[in-house]
Parts: sequence; structure tokens; C-alpha cells
Amino acid sequence: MLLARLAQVSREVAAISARSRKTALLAELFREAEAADVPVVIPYLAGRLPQGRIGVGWKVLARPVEPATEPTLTVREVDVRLTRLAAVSGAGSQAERTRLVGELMGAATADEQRFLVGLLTGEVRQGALDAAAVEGLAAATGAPPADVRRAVMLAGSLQTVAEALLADGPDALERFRLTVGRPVLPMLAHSASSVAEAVGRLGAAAAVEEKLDGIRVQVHRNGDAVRLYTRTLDDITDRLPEVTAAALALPGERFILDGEVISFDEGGRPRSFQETAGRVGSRTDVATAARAVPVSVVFFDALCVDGRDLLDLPLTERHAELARLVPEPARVRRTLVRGPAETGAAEEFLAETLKRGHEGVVVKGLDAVYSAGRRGASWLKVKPVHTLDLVVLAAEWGHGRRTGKLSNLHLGARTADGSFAMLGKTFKGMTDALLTWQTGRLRELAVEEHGWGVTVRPELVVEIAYDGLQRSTRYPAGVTLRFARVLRYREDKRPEEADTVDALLATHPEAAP
DNA sequence: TTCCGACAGTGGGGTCGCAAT
DNA sequence: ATTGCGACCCCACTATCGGAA
Repeated sequence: MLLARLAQVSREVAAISARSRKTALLAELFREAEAADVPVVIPYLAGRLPQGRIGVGWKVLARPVEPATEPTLTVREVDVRLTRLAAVSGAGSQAERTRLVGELMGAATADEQRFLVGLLTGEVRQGALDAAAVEGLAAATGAPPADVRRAVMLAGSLQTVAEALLADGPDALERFRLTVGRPVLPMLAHSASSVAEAVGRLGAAAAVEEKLDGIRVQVHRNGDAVRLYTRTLDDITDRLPEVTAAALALPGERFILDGEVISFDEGGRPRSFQETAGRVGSRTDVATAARAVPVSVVFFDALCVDGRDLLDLPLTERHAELARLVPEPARVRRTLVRGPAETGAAEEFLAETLKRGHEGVVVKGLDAVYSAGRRGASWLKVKPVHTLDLVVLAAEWGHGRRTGKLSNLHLGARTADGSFAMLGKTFKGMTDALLTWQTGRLRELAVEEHGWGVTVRPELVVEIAYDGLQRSTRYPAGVTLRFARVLRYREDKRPEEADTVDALLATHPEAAP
């Protein structure tokens, strides 16, 4: 199959909005593909490379290459070239990668170049990724979509399921069962603005669990063999010997547990997310990193115990299995509420959790099964939200559906001398109407136009929600906002009334530089 | 030889609009 | 009405390469 055909379908998929039509177009393409093309065509149309990221980013792709006039590249040839690219390493590798990318782009037509750039940067922007590819695959093979989705979650890989399905038909799906040693996409949580809202939305008995601000980890143990996986199923076993040891110390031989890796200081208080994440990210000298920032694992769910698949059991039963296996300190603290009438107890638990230095709570329906790979409606996280009145210093032009709109705002707080110190940026929380309004307003205030956007007179006050402060080497105050988003503009406020850096630092003494 | 800047890839994420249910 | 998905982009951190000191 020619790459040109994929590029064409991707363009068509992007141009229509009906999801059913997107699925139909993908299904048609999957049916056309020869067996040998499938391991490439499926991931490409889901917007990812079979090789994963291969060390090619915007910088290398920014060099313009004269496109070919006729499409000649086949998807398999592209795959071979990218495999070769992924293998390049060591001295001179950057130049070699650039050369190989240039060669590939030179063999591609303009349309194919656009598709390849999207694929290599992970930004295909066709409004259809994994979920659409799963639906398309189901439609192409006649397998029930729900079964295909489940197999993908259990295999942790769309590609594997696609190959089996196209080779052996719908019966192949039965092969994908929960297996110790093979990672499963983890269940994720939605947000709620308060404990009362969360408990109310569940409307039934719920567990309220502490939410630790660390790195999600899935722990597999089969006898003496332990493997650790991240949220995206990367194998991080070698980086976390403490977690492996903890798993081996448990009184079970074959299990899969879900938990959080986090570092506690000598006093038992959680270290900042930055410290934990830095430790988990350290690969080259694990022993030194482990001495400086030792980590613990705290479990909150059991997917498999004694080789028994627990995914379809209610949380109550999974937790009973977890409690049987994992002693108290290595299990998240939790409390139970029987329903909305007991919201008070949940609020009290949240307050205690925050006092211990944790991030918030997750409220979970006790009857809910483990929805692997989904953002289940039965897990609701609740974190305290802070707000600030900040001043817009500049704004950047948006992309995609925000093309032509000033989107990403540069946010400043007042300093002692009356100037403004930038604290970070945000593009979140804006409706289309707000984008339109702020584009007009900011152009009125513009003092300088740049390729990337405009700088403005610091006059417009905006109310910003954020989750906390992080240390920063990038911004002048030495801190930046975590997860900043727009709540509303405060045209009733003058910039002199905006919040100050000093007040902000006083509110978060633990993050102050 | 050592240092440092640039780039890539990882982790953490909230909110909106739209299609489908 | 509600749910699921994709798009919109942020932050810090580590690893690596390649050129400067």
C-alpha cells in the first residue's frame, strides 16, 4: 500500500466531523491493506509509530525538503526507513538522523510530507486516534467494537490486536486475557470540584482514598520476576529497585497491583512532585539517585491476585484481595461513606489528607469494576483549587481550530517595584466566544507584534485557577503555576489590584525559592 | 577534558466542543 | 443530559549530542 493512500485518508478523516464517517473511512482502508501492511497501517492511522518516538522532532523536520512529484513510497518502505532511523545513535547521530529524514522527505510528495511530519511529531490532528482506529478495526473485521476495545486494553497495544484479528478473525480476541507480566492500560479518574459533588455524582456508597502526588505504577510479580510499568506502559523496573523489593516482600507469588510511587522525607512527609518525578526519571545512576531520593510504593488496587483476574469484580472485592496481600502502610489510607448523607466524613478525611501533605482524594464507587484504559465515571479526584488575579503580558497565536485566535496567555503577577513578573502561560478554560473576545481585546492592547503572537500593555486582569506552585528556573520569581487555567476576565479590576508575587509566595511557603 | 545549550522524550495535567448515546 | 474522545497546549525533569571553553 502506498503512503499516499494513508495521507489521503488522513486528510479526509480530518475534513469531516461525523465520527461514524471517520470510522467508516478507516475501516475501508484497513480492509484494503494486505496482511503485511497491517502492522504499519493501523498504528499510522492511529497517529503513532510502531517504533515509538525515534529521536526526530520539530527541529529536524523544520528543514524544508523539495517534495517528490509522484507518490512512490510504500508504507512498508517507510517503516523500514524509520526502523533504521530509530537505530541511529552515538557520535554523529544527529547529522545522520537529519540526513535520513531528508532522504525520506525527498521521496515523499507534499501531501505525504504533511502526513509524515504529523506522525513524527505525534500531532496528526485528524480528530481520530486510538479510539477511532479501534472502531474502524472492528468495522473492518466484523468483530464487536467492545470486544476489540477490551482486547486492546488487555494487550496494551492496538497493533498486536489488529494483527491477530486480521489474521485469525474475531475468535483471536479470546487470546487477549489478563496476564501477569503483560501490562494493562490503567484506569483513570475524572475530576470533581468538591467532595460533596463527587459523592453526590456517585450517589451510592463510596471509598474516599488519599491521592498521592507521585508517579502511577503497575506492579507485576510472577514468582521471583517483578516488572514495573508506567501509565503509558513503559517498563521502568530497572529504575526502582525499592519497589521491586517491596513487591517481592509481599506474601503472594502471582499478582498485578496498581499504585503510586512517591518519595517521603525523613519525617514521613511527601516530597514535592518534582523530586519524585526526577528520581523516577533517573536512569543512568540509579544507586546514587536512590540514596538521594528513596521512593516508596503505595498500592490502591488489585487487578490480579494468585493468578486470578479481578478486573470485573467490584472495587469492594478487589480491595479485599488487596488488603489480604498488602499490609497497612503500603496501602493508601481510605475511608468509606455510605452515601451523600455522609459527605461530612469524606470532607474531614480530605482535610486530614491535605494536612499530611498530600494532593487530595479520589472518591470511588464501591460497585465499580476496573475499567482498564478508560477514564471511568466512578473514580473522581478532588483537589483544592487556588485562584489568582493576574495580568496578561502577551499572547501567542493558536493552531488547529484556534488558528487566527490569540490563545496561549503569558501571565504576570505584580512585583514590589510595580512591574510584572511572568509566572507562566495558559491556554486552558477558554470557550470559543472568550477566544474571540480576547483576541480583539488583546490586539487593542498590543504594543508589539511578533511571529508567535503579541506583547500587550499590562492592563487586562484575568482570574486564574491553579493547583499549586512549582519551583522554576525559567521564570523570574523562581516559581511557576501548576496547571493554570482561565476562570474569567476581571474587567472590573485594574492591574494595580492584581495579586503580587510576594503574596503568592507567602501562600505557598513550601515552594518558595 | 569539562562545561553548557539545544533538543528529544518522559512524567504530571484541565477544559472545551462535538458526536453519539 | 451525559459520556467519550481529541484538540488545545502548559510545566519540570533527565539524557544525549555537539560545539565552546
